[in-house]
Amino acid sequence: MDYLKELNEPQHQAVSTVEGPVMIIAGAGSGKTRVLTYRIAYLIQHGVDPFNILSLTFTNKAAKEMKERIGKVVGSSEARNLWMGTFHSVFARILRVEAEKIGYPQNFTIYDTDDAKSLLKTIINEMGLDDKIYKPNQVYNRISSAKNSLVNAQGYLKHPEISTDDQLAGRPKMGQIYEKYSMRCFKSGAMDFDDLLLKTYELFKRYPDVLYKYQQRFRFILVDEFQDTNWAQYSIIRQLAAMYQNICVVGDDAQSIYAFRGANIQNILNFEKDYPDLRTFKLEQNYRSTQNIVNAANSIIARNKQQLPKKVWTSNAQGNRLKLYKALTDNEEGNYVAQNIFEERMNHQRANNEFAILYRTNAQSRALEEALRRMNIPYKIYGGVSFYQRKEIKDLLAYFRLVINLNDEEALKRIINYPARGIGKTTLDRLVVTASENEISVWTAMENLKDLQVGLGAGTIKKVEEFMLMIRSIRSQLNSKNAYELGSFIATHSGLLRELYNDKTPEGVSRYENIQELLNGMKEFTDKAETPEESLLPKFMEDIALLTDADNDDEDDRNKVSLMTIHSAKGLEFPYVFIVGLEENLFPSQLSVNSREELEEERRLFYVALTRAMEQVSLSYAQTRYRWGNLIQSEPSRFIAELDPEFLDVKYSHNTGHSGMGAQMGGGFDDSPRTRAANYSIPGHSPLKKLNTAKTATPSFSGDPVSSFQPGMEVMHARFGKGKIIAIDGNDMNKMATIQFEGEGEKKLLLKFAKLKIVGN
DNA sequence: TGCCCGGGTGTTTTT
DNA sequence: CACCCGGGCA
Repeated sequence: MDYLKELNEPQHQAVSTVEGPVMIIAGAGSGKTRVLTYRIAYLIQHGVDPFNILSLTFTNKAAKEMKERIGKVVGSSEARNLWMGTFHSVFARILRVEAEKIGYPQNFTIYDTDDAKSLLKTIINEMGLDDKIYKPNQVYNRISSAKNSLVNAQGYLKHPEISTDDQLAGRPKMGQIYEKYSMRCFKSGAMDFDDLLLKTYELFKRYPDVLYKYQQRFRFILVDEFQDTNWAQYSIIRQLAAMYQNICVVGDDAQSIYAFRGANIQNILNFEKDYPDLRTFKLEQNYRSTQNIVNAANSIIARNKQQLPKKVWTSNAQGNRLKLYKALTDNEEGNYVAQNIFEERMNHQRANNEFAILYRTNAQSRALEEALRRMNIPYKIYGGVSFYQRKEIKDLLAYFRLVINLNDEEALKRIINYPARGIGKTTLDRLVVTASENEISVWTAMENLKDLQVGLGAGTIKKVEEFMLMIRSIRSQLNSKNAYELGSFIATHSGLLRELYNDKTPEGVSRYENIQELLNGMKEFTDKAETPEESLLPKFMEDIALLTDADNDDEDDRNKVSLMTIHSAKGLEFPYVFIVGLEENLFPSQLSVNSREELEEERRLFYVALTRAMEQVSLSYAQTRYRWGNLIQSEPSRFIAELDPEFLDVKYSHNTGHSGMGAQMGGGFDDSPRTRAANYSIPGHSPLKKLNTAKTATPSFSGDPVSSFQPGMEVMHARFGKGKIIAIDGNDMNKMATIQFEGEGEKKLLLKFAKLKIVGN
């Protein structure tokens, strides 16, 4: 019980108050993980069977780490029986056990976002709807948020407000699409991510005996990152906790950043109403960050209206001020960051993995990557296209999926003609339509080809049958071969491996290697299995269905700089944190600036970013940045102005030192009062202090921003040479300039493409 | 049926 | 800029 001594008073309370509903409001860096870990250990040491504890975390990785930590306190054999995982993975597990009650096969497929969108697209086309109006992306989001609010297709169709909304939005058929989509998933034996929640809720609602079973089982429930749960998740927790009321939720309303995914900050604010006996503990002492960081973060979050009162403080050292750097371009921002990491690493003996670069959108990673690569700094990007989303991996997995679940329509569509076996689009379309009309799966339709009069030629029918024969013959080995053996067999016998092997382009080679890597992973999986049953392919698929990149960690990634979105940085900490791209319309996002609520979410996101740092925060923004291929001008983020200047150290990029370039680069951008950040005058810090970094790398002939050109200016063009702008017409990004070139005559050029440099007025 | 080209389009954020 | 899709052609 020694560990209790390591806790401060509120932490101690939070750990040892184990009966009844408990809410722990855990400020950033306040030792939340430690409290959760010890609370579970405490439960076990007070005689609670680990078997009766359910702990829901945000990522599988968090679950795994916590399990290890608990194992160290109470012994790993005790810890083994704990149920820990994400909502999605825990409920998927329950659903597999109970699947037949709701008419699903035990081996149901989990459709990822791509599968779901592809199916929606098929349905929209089948219904003869315009996919410019019914964009699969938007339809998917609409259905997703319905499911997250526990509205199923029937409920959706009956709901008057929803139909009015859809009518007004010009998408009256939304409900019918939802209905068809649900039906198709059902016939395919497939659930999407949101179904894992919705169906669990419905299962418990419909079968009180099943609910009772799990209520008995999960007598103690803990929920981490409670601020990011949505209505469906919350409702399921409430169902499960209804009997014993031993529910402990841990969260921080200031760090709620998933409203876009249906997360409801109200869950936290309303928890008290649902559980009148609730005991609330607040963890307010921050052990992670310096005073400057904590106070700067506080000054930001104080601007939000919607929040629970709390005061996060620290007794750590004051630390350095936050650095703020104004870069000319996104590339230069990258150089600044890379250069800075390089220097800090040298001067203070720091390791690569002590640095993180955080951004708002994945697309921003490119400029940073290039800069890091130039300086030979090893880095790892989290998020983006995950390994399991790569085409070749999805292809092979589609074979696995189809073999396990013959009704899996999306898997079948993917591979029936890959590698090419003469079953083309027309044939496939006919099969899919026939299946849809008869409300059967595509595979079932293929099994009944002759009766259904699909109208295929004899040759085509033969090819379809050969394909079915191949799938069946693989399927017959499902229980005799382990995942690795069967996986290799499929890779070879499907022709997929050969197809990739024959492709000698660099991409082809890399695809081939990826397949090998997947197979290696499967080897590892089978080697690790304790029983033959555990080593089978379906088990492997269950394991990886809900994995994300964040859940893998390679040993060779151990000492690298981390690049990730702020969202994926949640729960992590780093000594040095760079927050880049602090520009209006990027962070905060353009889509959020018009509503107070969304803006507050962006602000919380900034708060999360700041509080990841232990020692040093470096903020930066660029005045011009490439976006959708265009060079655009940016204003500094309002969040910079919201930071109390006493915590800031400002640096400006300027290159008056580079003679000859002044006119087009340095001089072109003034520190005008228009830019909010420049409103600060910080005593003792010259805003023009020369940076020892980034030699403003190559401007890479990117040209000056479109908006800076005026008639009468002299400009330089890479091919036509020097010329004078006679006129500019058109607007925005489509501005066209008429230019009289010396020697080349008059030309009309689109400014966004011309890459002109201003050489004089 | 399959490949190549051109145009249109799109970005938050993720289980 | 990058990707996806559709249309045209071999």
